[in-house]
Amino acid sequence: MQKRTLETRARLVAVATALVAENGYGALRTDEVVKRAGVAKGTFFSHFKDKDALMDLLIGAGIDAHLDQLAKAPPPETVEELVALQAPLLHFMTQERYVFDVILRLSGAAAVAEIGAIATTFGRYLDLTVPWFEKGTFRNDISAELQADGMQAFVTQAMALHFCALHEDQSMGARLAVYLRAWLCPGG
Amino acid sequence: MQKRTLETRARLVAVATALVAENGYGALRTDEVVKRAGVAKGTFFSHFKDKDALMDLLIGAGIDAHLDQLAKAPPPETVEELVALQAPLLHFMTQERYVFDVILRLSGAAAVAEIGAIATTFGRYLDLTVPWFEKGTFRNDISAELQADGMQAFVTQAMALHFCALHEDQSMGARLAVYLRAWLCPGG
DNA sequence: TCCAATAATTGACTGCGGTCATTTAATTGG
DNA sequence: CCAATTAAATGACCGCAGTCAATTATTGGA
Repeated sequence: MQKRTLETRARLVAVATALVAENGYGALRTDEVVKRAGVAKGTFFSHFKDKDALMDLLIGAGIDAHLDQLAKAPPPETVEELVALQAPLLHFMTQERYVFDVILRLSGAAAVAEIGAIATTFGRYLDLTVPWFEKGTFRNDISAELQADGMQAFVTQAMALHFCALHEDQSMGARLAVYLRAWLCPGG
Repeated sequence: MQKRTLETRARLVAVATALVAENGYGALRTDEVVKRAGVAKGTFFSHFKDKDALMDLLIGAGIDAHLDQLAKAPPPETVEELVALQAPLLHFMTQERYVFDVILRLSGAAAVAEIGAIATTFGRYLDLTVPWFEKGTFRNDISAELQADGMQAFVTQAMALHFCALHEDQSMGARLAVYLRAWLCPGG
């Protein structure tokens, strides 16, 4: 791989980042990226398989930054702390309908060979939250892995309902709290 | 509304249904629909807001047919029955990656005014499954609505992981069974 | 230093969803 | 039965992602 390659790629990413900062993710156009970066259309697609691959990189980086914060914090002891701790991450992932759609689309790796940034963050989310459940603060009848896995399902559900007009009465955090209480503190 | 309108619309839907039967949902092209239906491109879009609106109709009808089956069956008494009963529906929704993506995208109504067929089926799914939990066969510490809502979250999670290469070891049904046991039979 | 061989870049082109001013057909009232 | 009005249909056109044969730059060996 040539030095030139890295430079071009870095310029594309830098330009894309700037454009996203200006107009948001959904408004990004590959034409505008290549124009500002001073390269041809084809160059973009020799660096990224498709537009989704660039989005995967940008959004994945955003999620990762939020996971860094989660990693720093002490393990939450209550459902309320669990919800509060994850609020910034949920807000980031639902900032735009387009962003949430991309995340859903790319969160599962289609093939082992093509695990992207977002799919990686979903793995990291589990690695990071499993220890929260290993101390036995919540349930003891099921594994910490399953508790974390289920939390992920409810986080996704809460975010999905956030975009649903029929469920606008409740906030995302309040909805998640209800789910997690039922999931992590059954009978209590 | 004129009779002609209904005829044209019916022809578009019939052609689209036939094309889907031939090549699947993801391969459907609006150009081919209008060509076979013998109408102009613009006619398609005066009948459907966009391609998603047609897909909403076609896929929504498919889901509805499966819900009809669920409605006929007696309320399941065990997690195994719960999983077995829903297996055909899950299989339908995951028959193609494209179909699952469309369902996720359209399952939440963006506005109360634009509740489509798929969003309606998601409401119907809840209406239909809530009674399963009202007899107290499963949990009694949380409402039947919440039990049904949670089941929906886990069904979605199980389907999403179905497309994830990292989780191919387990079948969708097996995965769902694990989730539902933990969700509906805590401590048992 | 020069010459293949390889890697990177180019931009005209394609596919496909979606738009809109214009034309054509149906409907209604006199 | 014939305007006048409203509804439906038309197709050339646009935006934007993605392709690929041709071109240009880089590199490693003789």
